[in-house]
Amino acid sequence: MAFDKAEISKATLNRLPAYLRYLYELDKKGVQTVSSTMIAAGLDLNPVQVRKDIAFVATSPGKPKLGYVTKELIADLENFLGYHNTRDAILVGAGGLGHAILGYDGFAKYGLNVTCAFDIDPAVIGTSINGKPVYEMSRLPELVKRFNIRLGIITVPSGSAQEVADLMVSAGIKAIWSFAAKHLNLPAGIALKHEDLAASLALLRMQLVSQD
Amino acid sequence: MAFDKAEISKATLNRLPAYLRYLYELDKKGVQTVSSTMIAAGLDLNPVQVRKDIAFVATSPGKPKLGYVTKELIADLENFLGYHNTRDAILVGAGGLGHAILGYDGFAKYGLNVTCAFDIDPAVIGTSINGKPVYEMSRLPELVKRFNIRLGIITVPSGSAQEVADLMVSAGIKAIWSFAAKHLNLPAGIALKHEDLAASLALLRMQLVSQD
DNA sequence: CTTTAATCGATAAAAATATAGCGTTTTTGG
DNA sequence: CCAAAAACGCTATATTTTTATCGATTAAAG
Repeated sequence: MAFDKAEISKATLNRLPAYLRYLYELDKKGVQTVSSTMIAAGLDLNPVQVRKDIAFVATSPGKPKLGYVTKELIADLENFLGYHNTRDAILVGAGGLGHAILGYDGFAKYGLNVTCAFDIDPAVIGTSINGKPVYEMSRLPELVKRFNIRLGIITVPSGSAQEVADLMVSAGIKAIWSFAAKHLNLPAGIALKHEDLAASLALLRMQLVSQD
Repeated sequence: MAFDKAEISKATLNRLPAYLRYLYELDKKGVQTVSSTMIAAGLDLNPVQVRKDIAFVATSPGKPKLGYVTKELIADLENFLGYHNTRDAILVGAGGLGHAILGYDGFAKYGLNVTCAFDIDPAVIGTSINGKPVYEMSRLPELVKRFNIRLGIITVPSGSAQEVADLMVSAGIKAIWSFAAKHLNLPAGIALKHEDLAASLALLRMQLVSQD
């Protein structure tokens, strides 16, 4: 049993966190109600688009001339995005990026709790990063099962990414967030989000070049 | 004077780096020619889409029954994405993530050279991270101008992101790659790529939840 | 040398996404 | 109390992006 009154669009889902962040700002300033027009102006978007997006998550309708009640809309968004029911996750690859993620406590706000990490480097195995223990790879299946963890973060070099992903899946992980520059081949039913920094860079450079 | 025979799509541009990575793998294995069908199968995409994307960048057409010459296609892609003409960049915010980026030499492959970093923390100012000096913020305008740098990376907390962006723009930066969880308000003509990890997470969680 | 199977390239259809127009509701201000 | 302005929500239209179709081409096999 789920929500979907009609199926939410991927593009919409990508914008919701931005709305939420903007609403936090307004709320902090004491703004009581907020209109789609205001949000659109603040985030350089089309007001109609904002309204349509909000229609998916809002429990009470907006009022003409006023807009939505800021705190209510915040609650609806947080609710919809699941920021309240925390999910545990594990991370594999305690290198530079992995280290940074483990050290960042901000994900807790988004309902993500990285419980521990795994690596093959003896130098880091057994240590703790920001209070999160680093185990050796072989213990991954055991711990994932014991704590019923469904989300895995991959921050290993691209050469080992597929191998790590396979291990995660066989251990019972259902969603993978990968920062490795490598396409992962996963069985159906496993959710994947690939953070492709090379692609981001390409996009930026393209815009830059076209200015010359 | 530019390329655009018809204007390249953003979605296409996002896929090109993935093609390139896949081609590297094939080339390493000694595969001489590669078909769009093969690429599509390897990356879980539609063959027609791959062919259309390739049509934008390939200098010589593919041959029926064979496909494209692997090395040629690699060269075309690298060329198109500008991996050869390196661009210098600066980074602001030498915290966890900033540290990770400075420590990662892989961006050189993509034609990105992070020359130095800036921060407000006296503890890191004056130090070097992976051979890249960390200066105090006040020196940013001077150095950006002196070395004619056009790309800036933001890895500061969201509270200071706008301020940093403004400083960058006034110094002459033309493209910003931001990892801060904050919408940036920039003048027209400044390219921006926002890495929204919260949005990524939201997408993943959504898929995860819908499995329950 | 002919047949065969596979691919390309171009065009057309479909799906997803964004924008626009119109009527309705509600506050604001005379 | 009433008119004007602002903003919502709905429906419809444009735009972008993806997928499908079809004939032409060509390397490889017999």
